[in-house]
Amino acid sequence: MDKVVAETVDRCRKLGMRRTKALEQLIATLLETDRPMTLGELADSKRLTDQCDKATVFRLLQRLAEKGIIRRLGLHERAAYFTLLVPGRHHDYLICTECGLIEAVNAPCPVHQLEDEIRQKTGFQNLYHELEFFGTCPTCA
Amino acid sequence: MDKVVAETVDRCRKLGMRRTKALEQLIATLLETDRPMTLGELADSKRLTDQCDKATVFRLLQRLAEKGIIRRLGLHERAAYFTLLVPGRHHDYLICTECGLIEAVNAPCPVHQLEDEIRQKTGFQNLYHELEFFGTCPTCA
DNA sequence: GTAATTGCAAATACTTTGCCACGTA
DNA sequence: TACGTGGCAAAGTATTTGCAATTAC
Repeated sequence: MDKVVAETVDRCRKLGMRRTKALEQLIATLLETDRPMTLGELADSKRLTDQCDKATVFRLLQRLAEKGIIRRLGLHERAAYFTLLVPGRHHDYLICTECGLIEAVNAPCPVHQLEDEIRQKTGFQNLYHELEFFGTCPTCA
Repeated sequence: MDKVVAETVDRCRKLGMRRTKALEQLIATLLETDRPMTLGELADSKRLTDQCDKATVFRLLQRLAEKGIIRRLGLHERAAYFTLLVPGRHHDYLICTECGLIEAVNAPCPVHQLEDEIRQKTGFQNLYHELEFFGTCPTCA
């Protein structure tokens, strides 16, 4: 665990970042929580709340995302996305991380079996999924 | 196309909503655009911009989401989520739509093959994906 | 010493609500 | 008529930035 933190901080160092207390605590927190976290959660977490300002956490997250150490989940920076549910229709999406282009993927979705397994193993009900592919589109590349 | 709009509006009617111009135009817009859209995009779209206020679109989206006619994408209502990328590790997530619980899915991810196909067919580069399962956890059910 | 990083406070951006008028059933 | 719906404007919440002070290297 601590080893992974050290390795990750080393990667940051090689990418030109400085070794600060806030950076180490941020990475340790993300690693030990082991699920996606929000800026607010991180800034208020025990390792960071007295360590630094929320703006610092924000800028750390920003730099780490640029350098590919962390990933910001979801389709867009700010706004919420809505999609129409048409019975018998299901779309996965392909999104360009440069220009924001969003298009539907024309292929059978390969996760239904896993979805069934999860339903059985976890007891979750009303299960559905979202699947998005991200990358650089030919135009932007 | 128009048929699907009509069917969808009928579903809304059966769920207690009234047939308004704004509702029809909103559904028509979502259907013809055929990708997730934001509140802002919808309110500014040609079918809606002169038709109604942004607050109206907001409330329509809210009602439609409650009734299961549309879906709001992503993990949370407002905040952005960040996750640490550890080389050689990949997580899909299972999220409870009631209490917000997020846990990692312990299963081989079944979409790598499709990801390869997309890479080849579309020419997208630096491809990666996000896969989330949503449902009601046993505790909330 | 120099450039990256930080804290604080102010500014944005997108969302959400209150309240009263209006339209559909 | 009655209750869902709509417009306008104000409030709320999470994010983002400016700038001077600080810190890592």
